[in-house]
Amino acid sequence: MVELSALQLTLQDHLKKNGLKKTRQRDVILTTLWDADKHITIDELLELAQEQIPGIGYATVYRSLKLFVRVGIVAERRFGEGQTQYEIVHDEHHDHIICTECGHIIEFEDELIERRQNEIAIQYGIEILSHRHEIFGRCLDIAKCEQLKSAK
Amino acid sequence: MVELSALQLTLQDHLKKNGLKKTRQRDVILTTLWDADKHITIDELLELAQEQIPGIGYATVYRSLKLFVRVGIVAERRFGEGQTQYEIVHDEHHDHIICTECGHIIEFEDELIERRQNEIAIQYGIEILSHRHEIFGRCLDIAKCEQLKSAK
DNA sequence: CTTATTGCAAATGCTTTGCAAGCAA
DNA sequence: TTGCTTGCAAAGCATTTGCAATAAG
Repeated sequence: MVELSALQLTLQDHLKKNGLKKTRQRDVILTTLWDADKHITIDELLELAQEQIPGIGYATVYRSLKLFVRVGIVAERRFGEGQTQYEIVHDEHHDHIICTECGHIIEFEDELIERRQNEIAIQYGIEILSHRHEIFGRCLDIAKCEQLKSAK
Repeated sequence: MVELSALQLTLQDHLKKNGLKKTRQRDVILTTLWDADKHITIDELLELAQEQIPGIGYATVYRSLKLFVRVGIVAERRFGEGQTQYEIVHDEHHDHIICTECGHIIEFEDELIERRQNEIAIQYGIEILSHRHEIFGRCLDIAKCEQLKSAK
């Protein structure tokens, strides 16, 4: 698990190297996203950030997120419909198993799949930068699943 | 591999069951998408469909695709930026390798990964319903990549 | 001081929708 | 004939951008 301070350092390093500036807005947005600890939409993020900086607007949040994505500390996800979701990149190599009933998310990492991926990509003449692997299914333990579901 | 006629039957069945109508537009759009035999954007699809039906417009293409997705014969995908892409559902199990520079998309299917996925999911007490596996990278053949990129 | 950043509003891009005319059943 | 579909244009969202004011280095 990555520390918030490590992300802040990565960001500051990038800012310095590119003649960009450290601002309260960027700091609050990153910290807010960290605290959320899951994927979150622009609307949710803006609302939370406004608790710290009342005047902050959509444009700043969008621009900051694009910056964070470029720096590699935030990932952008477009699930089905609606707004794009953002989340802190905790670890490059974990993937997700999601129960579509209760929404339970399990993180997994498999070396065999990782290796195989690399082989396949090379075979097709591509060098891997990142990947996303999501498995959707249903909990076999129905009772526990229903319980988690109603807890929402 | 699914036959076009099988998709047409599935569609007609759905139309009949729901009191909907078989139209030239729907037929041309489905056939065009079949012929394209890959992911395609609305713009590309519209352009191709207009060769058959000059007056056809965006709204009809969008509406038809939504219908096909509901019926389950077409899949909707939102890769990085820009327009949603559509493709005929040939088979549940293929995945994608995407060049983030030129946007080139390669389909792959790997039995080893498929099997491993199943093992992992069972290990975590989940029964797989579907999955999504996307690998992002860069073409090793830079020249060809730049060419594809500028062709956009 | 200089220049990047912000906040606002306007603009853009993709997708959806309302409506009158057209077409399938 | 009935009412689903179409094509057009207008509307609706999500995201981006231009610009003057502001703040960081």
